[in-house]
Amino acid sequence: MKARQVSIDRVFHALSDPTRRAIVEMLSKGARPVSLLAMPLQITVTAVSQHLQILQESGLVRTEKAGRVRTCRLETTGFSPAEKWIDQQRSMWEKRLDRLGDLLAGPKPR
Amino acid sequence: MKARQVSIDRVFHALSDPTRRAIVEMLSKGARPVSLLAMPLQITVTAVSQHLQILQESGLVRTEKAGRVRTCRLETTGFSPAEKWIDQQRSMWEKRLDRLGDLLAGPKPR
DNA sequence: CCTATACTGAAGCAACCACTTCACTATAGT
DNA sequence: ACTATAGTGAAGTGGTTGCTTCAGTATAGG
Repeated sequence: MKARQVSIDRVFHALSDPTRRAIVEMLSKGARPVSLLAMPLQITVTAVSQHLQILQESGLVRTEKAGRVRTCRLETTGFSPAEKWIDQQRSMWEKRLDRLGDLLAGPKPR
Repeated sequence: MKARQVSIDRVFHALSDPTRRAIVEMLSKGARPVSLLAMPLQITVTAVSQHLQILQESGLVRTEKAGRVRTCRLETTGFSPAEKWIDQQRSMWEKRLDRLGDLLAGPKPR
């Protein structure tokens, strides 16, 4: 039942490559076969296939082979590890800034 | 006035390394000098210094040298390029799923 | 059956990455 | 002035990345 938990490392690394982000951008508009994804990118289909493996391992993309065509679609939940980590950091620094604000507003009500 | 615009590549790449994320996690609790950041990490101070350069170039960290101590602090706005990109993708796929929902709910009111 | 299409596996390669050690500069404390 | 502390620059290294080409498998359509 549980979709194998992927590391934050993998997600951020997957998103750090412009070609892979371009693939994600295409897939956010809808599912596409590998060859259609490769077309606008100036690289071989093999390279795209390799990028897709990384995107799958990172949990951002799910694929499914029907006949000889592999259809790729976005796994929208795959972004949450990255988003959650960032949100966690923000809540940290906001807490801190709040305390700083308190100090500036009324330094110790005694 | 404008803080030099950094690429999404750099931000995601900076965050893809666990050591750099550990540094960010420490800094989200408050500003720290380099040597204090290095202490809990099992690497040399030189390596930490190199990570800090990358974090600075990515716009996630700002540093300031006073005397011989370089104080590092989080540049909280540095996360927004990454967050904005993800949000943009989400708005794309949500739009698409909305349309799909419409189709399922009432397939063409004619 | 035959050829075209869609894709994957393996091997090779230049570029990059995270890290080290060693040498160095600059400031602080005595 | 002397020594300790804080950090950076340069060079080297093993491992990884993004890409290629070539060869191969599997399905589709004539």
